[in-house]
Amino acid sequence: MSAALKPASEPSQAGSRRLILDHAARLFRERGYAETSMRDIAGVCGMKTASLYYHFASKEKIVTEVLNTGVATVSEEASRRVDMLGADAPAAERLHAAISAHLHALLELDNYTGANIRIFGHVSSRVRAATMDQREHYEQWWRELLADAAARGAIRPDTDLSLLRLLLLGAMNWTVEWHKPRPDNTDSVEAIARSLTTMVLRGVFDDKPTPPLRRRRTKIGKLEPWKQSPP
Amino acid sequence: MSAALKPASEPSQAGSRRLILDHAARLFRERGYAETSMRDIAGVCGMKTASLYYHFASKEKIVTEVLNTGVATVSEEASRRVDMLGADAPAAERLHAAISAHLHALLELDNYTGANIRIFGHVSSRVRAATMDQREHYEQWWRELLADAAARGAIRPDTDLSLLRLLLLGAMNWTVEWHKPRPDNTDSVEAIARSLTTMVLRGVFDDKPTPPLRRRRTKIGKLEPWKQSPP
DNA sequence: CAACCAACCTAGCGTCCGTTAGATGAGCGC
DNA sequence: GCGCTCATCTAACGGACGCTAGGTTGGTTG
Repeated sequence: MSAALKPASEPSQAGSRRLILDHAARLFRERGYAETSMRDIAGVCGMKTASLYYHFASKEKIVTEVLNTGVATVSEEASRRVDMLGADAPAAERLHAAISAHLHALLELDNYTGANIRIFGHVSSRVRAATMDQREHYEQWWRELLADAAARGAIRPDTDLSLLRLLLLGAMNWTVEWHKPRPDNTDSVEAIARSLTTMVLRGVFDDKPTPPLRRRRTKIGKLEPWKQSPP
Repeated sequence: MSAALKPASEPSQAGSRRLILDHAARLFRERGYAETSMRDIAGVCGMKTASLYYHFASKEKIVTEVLNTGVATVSEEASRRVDMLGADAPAAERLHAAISAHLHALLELDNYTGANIRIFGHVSSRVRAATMDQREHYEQWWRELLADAAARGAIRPDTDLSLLRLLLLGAMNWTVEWHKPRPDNTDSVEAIARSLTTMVLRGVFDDKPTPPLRRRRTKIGKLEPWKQSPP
């Protein structure tokens, strides 16, 4: 459950319809929705613009399917990974599986989830409504995951679970803005998942700071795998 | 340092130039860059499209100034708030001030910072380059804030500071996607800041879970001030 | 081998975009 | 009253956009 299973960039298999969706998802994720024209999509698919309309009635139909596939992907991956642990696994492990799966789908599995996260706020309200149900379903899954962890006493009782969910998903979703896959195949995403899980569960505060004299050293991240550009 | 200082929605003062920027920032934040036309901006400013070109040479000039103002706002607000504490304030308090200031600028102060966060990834690389310096400067400020906290021993030495910075800023920046200001004037943003600071510093994990019989209750968020829509 | 159909093409329509040229008028120093 | 500048206007240009009508293929089938 670590390295990318698919190249995460090139189309997956036969069928023009699938080819179009794969390329559209990639372009939407890389450039945005309005910044990707039907001519662009047709271009990278090796066909003329009009041919797209044999497979899809409109640009909105394409983006709707891309968005829905995106939620479906991350949703299935997450529940698959968590269910794999069995229902009586420690809450901390279940949370880590969920975080790892979400990041894996977002950054490695394919371009659909990343496209969803990046362009959802930039499509028409019509399209947004058409994919809201799936999104709401996935969010509900997270609500229950955290509620379950809290019910088991694994989360401090003064924690606002709604806020925890929103901030945690925010930290994860924002990775699409700065994460660049490494040239080599080293797995950076699982490292992010581990770090985030630890930070969320245990925090970063040091209660017993600075033993006298020989001051402790903060680990220096040698050659960060994630290339940051924005704040 | 809590409630919104300005209405955060309507133009601030005289001057057509400023009027245009204020409205443009609002529209960019609400709808996105490509989804906001020069005709739209002119419309809400009560003028004709061509009049915008008396004040700005192009749409890109407008968005560049909006983006730069956005970083300047959050950057000044953050360092102001942290400097106010004095250099020898506890690292935890400095971190809270930084988080609170960032969220305040993003969600309450005006529309410039929010516009920056929402559309930065959707403008041309030319525009992005023109505001990169400021962004890099602000990010450097955060690097130093965290490095300083680590040097004082307030952050556990096995913490990857780069990752902490990216995930923390991610959790904050993503709030623009779900936070809706409350109808009443109650301050929800400072509550978010407090929660996030606590979560990051102490984590949410409960080491001493579930005392036998009388199980503890997880605080139920009554009428959440933040209205969530996306995952 | 003729009919058919899926999959693609050429060509272009109407619309909206950012942008520009040039006119208009209000306010002001002289 | 004259000339000048500022701020805005009317009108329109060229190009990119989403989309469509209708033609051309090449493979399958009766």
